Amino acid sequence: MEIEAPRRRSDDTRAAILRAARDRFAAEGYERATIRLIAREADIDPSMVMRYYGNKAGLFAAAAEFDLRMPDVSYAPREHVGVILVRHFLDVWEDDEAFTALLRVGVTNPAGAEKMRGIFRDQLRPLAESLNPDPEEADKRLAFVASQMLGMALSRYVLRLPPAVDLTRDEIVRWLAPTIQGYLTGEAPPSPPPEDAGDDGALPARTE
Amino acid sequence: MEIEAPRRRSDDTRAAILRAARDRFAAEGYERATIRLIAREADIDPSMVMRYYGNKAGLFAAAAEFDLRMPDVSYAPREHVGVILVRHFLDVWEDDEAFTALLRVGVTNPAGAEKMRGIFRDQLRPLAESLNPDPEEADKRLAFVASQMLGMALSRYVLRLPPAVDLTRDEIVRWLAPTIQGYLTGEAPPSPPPEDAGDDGALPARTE
DNA sequence: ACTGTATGCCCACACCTGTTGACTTGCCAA
DNA sequence: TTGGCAAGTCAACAGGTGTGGGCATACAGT
Repeated sequence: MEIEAPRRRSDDTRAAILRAARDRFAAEGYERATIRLIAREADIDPSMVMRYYGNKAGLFAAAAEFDLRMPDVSYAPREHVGVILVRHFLDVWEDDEAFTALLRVGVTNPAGAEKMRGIFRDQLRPLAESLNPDPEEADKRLAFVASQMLGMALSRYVLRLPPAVDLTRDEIVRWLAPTIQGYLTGEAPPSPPPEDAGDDGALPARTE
Repeated sequence: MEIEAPRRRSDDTRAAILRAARDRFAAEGYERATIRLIAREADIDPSMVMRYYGNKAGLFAAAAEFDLRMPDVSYAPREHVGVILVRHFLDVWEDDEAFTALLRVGVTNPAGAEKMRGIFRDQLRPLAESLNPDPEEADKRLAFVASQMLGMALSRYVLRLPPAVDLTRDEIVRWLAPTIQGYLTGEAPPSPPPEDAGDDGALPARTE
């Protein structure tokens, strides 16, 4: 299924640009990763970026092309999907900084956020639907899964909260897998007690 | 404990700047929220921002001053802390866009990330330590709590993943409270099966 | 009423941004 | 050897950025 690409003489340059772009987008976010900076890191002229990728948005689109390679969990024991998925996501994050880049950019840039929603829609949703017949409920459950996994990625790889950085891979799997498993296949939790019981009702206020 | 502040004639301007700054930082992130834009929204001259807040970093520091007003859970039934905390965080997020601003900025700006770590350290950690005698374990458990709450904030208020946006407040409490409760007070989960069992071991790769 | 000071606005500086066009170089086919 | 074309370089553009200095104004204390 490989497309016979006409090997161009500029392929090295293109690849260098893409590598530098991923690196800078991941480290700096969209706005601060300037074309000049990326070009300098790739050791080429800034105008080359324009020639090969049109404009900055095009460069980002190319750099953030990203496949989660979600495993097919429909053949795995249903009670193992939590462990499988958490491990898989850890692999993805640590193997490829494109995801960190995407996360960073998605937070500040509308195009990045849209790309993120696209990944959710096209790569994550099918998996959830393979586990749950009702598509609406699958979506809901998947939202919680995404929140937990994205939150760990955010804490650990972007914000670098010290205790999240210090966690070992095994600790993360141990604690997160049951959560993910519950979100995907557990029964819906019961309604909590009504709002006014227990909580002190205090609204947060600014320090001044 | 109120400091007797000498009421200045410029207080209205200062407040307007701060309000606009929070608004823009929350909506655009650090780099795209330019001083000129903020000033225009506050309907004042950009140089006023400099006069009252020194520079852009100072403005952000003032705009992101933020008190989570964590409730004192040591008097609440131990098994209710999950519900209490999830509700409290929902209140905080929806009451005050400063947190969204902080989250957005923390992702791209080093100073923002540092501020976020400071909040974790100074406002969250004491709560965790009041629930767990071992400070190291408290930190670890808190890391998971933070990852789940931050991830929900990210999905819902920043990335706006559709299914996360559509969740009702009650649904969020129902699903997240048991997770948080488990992270804080549950027993440590057992070790998962070793790495090579079950997982297909496939590494993600880029589409090309 | 007078004056000092806080407040606010205008304008400019120096720098950096994405982007473009014209130019030079070097490879490959005829 | 010649011609054509891709690859790469250089300089410049128009616009936007954070920031600072200078000047008018309006209020407060005498």
